[in-house]
Amino acid sequence: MSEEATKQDNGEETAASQSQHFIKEIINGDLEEGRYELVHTRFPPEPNGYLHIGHAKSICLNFGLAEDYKGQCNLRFDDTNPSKEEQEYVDSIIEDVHWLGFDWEDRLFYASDYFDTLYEYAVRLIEKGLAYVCDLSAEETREHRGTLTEPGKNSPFRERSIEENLDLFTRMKAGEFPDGTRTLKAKVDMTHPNLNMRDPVMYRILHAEHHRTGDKWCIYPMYDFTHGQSDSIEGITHSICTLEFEDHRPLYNWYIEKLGIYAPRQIEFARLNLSFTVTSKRRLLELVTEGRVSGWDDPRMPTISGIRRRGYTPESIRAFSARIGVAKRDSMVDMALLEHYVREDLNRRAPRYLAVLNPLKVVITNYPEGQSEMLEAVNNPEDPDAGTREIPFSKTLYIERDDFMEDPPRKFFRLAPGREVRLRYAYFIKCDEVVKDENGEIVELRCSYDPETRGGHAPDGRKVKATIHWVSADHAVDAEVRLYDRLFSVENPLAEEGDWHSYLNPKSLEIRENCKLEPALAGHDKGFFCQFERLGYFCIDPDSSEGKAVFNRTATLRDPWKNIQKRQK
RNA sequence: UGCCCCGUGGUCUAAUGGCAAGACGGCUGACUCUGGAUCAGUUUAUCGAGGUUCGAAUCCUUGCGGGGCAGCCA
Repeated sequence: MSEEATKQDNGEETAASQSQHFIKEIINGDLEEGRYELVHTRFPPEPNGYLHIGHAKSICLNFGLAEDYKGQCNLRFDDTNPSKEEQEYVDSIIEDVHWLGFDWEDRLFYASDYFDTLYEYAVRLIEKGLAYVCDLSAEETREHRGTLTEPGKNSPFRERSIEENLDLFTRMKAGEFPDGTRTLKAKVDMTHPNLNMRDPVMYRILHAEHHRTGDKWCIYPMYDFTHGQSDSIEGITHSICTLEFEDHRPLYNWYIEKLGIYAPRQIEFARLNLSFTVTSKRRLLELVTEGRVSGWDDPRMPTISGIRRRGYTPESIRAFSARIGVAKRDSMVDMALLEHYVREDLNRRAPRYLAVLNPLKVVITNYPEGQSEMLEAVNNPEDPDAGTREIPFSKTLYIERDDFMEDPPRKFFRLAPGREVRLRYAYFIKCDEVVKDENGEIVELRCSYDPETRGGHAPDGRKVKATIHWVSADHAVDAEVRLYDRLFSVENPLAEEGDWHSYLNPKSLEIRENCKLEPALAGHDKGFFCQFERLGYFCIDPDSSEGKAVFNRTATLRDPWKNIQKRQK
C-alpha cells in the first residue's frame, strides 16, 4: 500500500470516530515523514486510586487512536512508588478499562517489569559520567535547586568518580543505606531555566514493600527516569500525557538520547475538568476517607466505578469523550453535556415503566369496589420491537404528589381541583375532592373516571392538557429509590472562596423509601435499567436484595416545567 | 516574575492565509397519551494594539489575561 493510500484510509477512519484534533495532525505528519510506521499508544495509570471520568477521556483517546490507525494500545501500570500503590487499585483499573469497552489483548505491562532494565540504564549513565550518587538530604537538595528566578548550585557530590558512584549505587541497591540518605541524580545543568533539568533525582531509597516486586528492591526509579524508557521498551510511538508534563518533555528526551535507545514522541493535551464535580484522585480519595460519600463507587462520584453504578453506559461515555475533543487549552466541560449523552443513549434503549416515587393516594369513587383490569402499555416508543405489556388498574391508585396542586399557578397543566387529566394508558380522571388530615396535609384525592376513555382515548375528541403516571395500590411493588443530584452545588468548587468541601451539595442524595412500582418492575437483577416515565432513567443498585429492590436514578428527563418554575420565582 | 503552554458564543470543539461551522445549554414554535423523544427556528464568539498580505481567528511583534513548574509524587 502506498503512503498516499494509507493516509487516505486513516483520514476516513478519523471522520467516523473522532474529530481531526492536533494529535492526529502530529501523527499524520510522523507517518508521512516515515518517522514511525504504525501507531502504538499506551494508557499508563498509577495504581494509587480509582479511575475517573478524566481518565476515561485519556483511555478513549489512546485506545481510540490505536483503533483509528489500526495500531495498538497497551495498558501499563506506572507503579514506581510502592508507598501509594495497591493491588486493589490495579484490579479496579483493569475492570474499568474493560468496562469502557477497550482491549489491550496480551499487552498488560507494569513499569515494575522494567526495574532490572532501568537499573542497567542507570548504571550506563553513571559509566558515561552522566549520573552521580548524591548525599544531600531532601531539604539540602531543595536549597541547591535554586528558585524559579534564581539558578541552582552544584551539589558537592557532583564530581565523584565513576568508580565511587558505581560502588555507592550498588550499595544503595543492596540496602546499606537508610531511606532518604542518598539519591542517584542525573548530571544535567543546575542553572537550567527549566527546573526539571537541574540534576533531577533518578532513584531514591525506599525500604517499602512493592505490591508486585515485594522486597526485592529498596531503591525505586522516579517517574521521569521510568516513563520514557518504559515507552521506549514497549515501542510506543506516541506517548500522550496531560499538560503538566510539558516541562518534563526535555528531560524525557534527554534520558532517551543519552541512553541511545529508541525514541517515542511525547505529546501533551489538556486534562478534563467537569463542572459540578472534582476530578483529581487526591480530592476524590479525601471524599472517600472522610466519609463524605459511601465509597469510590458512590453513584455521585465521577469515578468510572461510580458512574457505572449510577447507570451510565460505556457507550455514552465514549460518545461524550469523542465530542469534547482534544486540545491544549484549559477548559471546563459542562456536566450537562455528559448528561445529554446518557439520555441520548438510554432514550434509545431503556424500556419504560410506571413508578411513583412520592405517592399520593387517589380513590376513583365511581370505579367498582374489588374490581381490576389489565391495560396495555407500550414498552419503548423509540423501539417498535420492544413490544407491549399489561398494567393492572383498580379503584385505589397512587399518583405523584408533584402532579397535583390545590392552587395551581399559571402553566401548571396537571391535576387540580375540578380539573381533568389522563392517566397514562388508562382513563381520564377528574379531581372532585381533596381530603386533608388535621394538619392540613393532603392525604387523599377523590376522583371520578370516565369509563368511555379506556386506554386513554376520548370518543368525543375532548382534550386534556396533561397525562400523568400512576400505579395501582393493590398491585404495587414497594421499592427504595435513590435520587442523585450533582455532587457540588457550584460549577467549580475549587475556584470558589474558602474550603471546596463547603460547596458539597447537601441534596446530592435523597432516599425515597416508600416508592410504588408497577408489578413488571419486580424481580430484576443488577444490570437492569429502564425509564420511569416522566421521571428519568433508573437502574438496579447492587444493594438490592431478594426482598427489597433498590433503584438509582441515573439521570432525570429533560424538564421544561422545572425551568418555568425557576422563572416564576 | 525565570522557563513553558494556552486565549473563538454561556460551555466544549472546528475552520490549517479565502463566506467564522457544529454540538451542548437557553429561548420560540410545531407535533405528541411521557411538559420525554422528534422536527423547525432563534440567541450569543475570534482578548487588545500594531505589522505582513489583495485578504488574518490563523503568520510576526507587543501588551493584557489564564494555566503549569521550585516532591527523594505521578
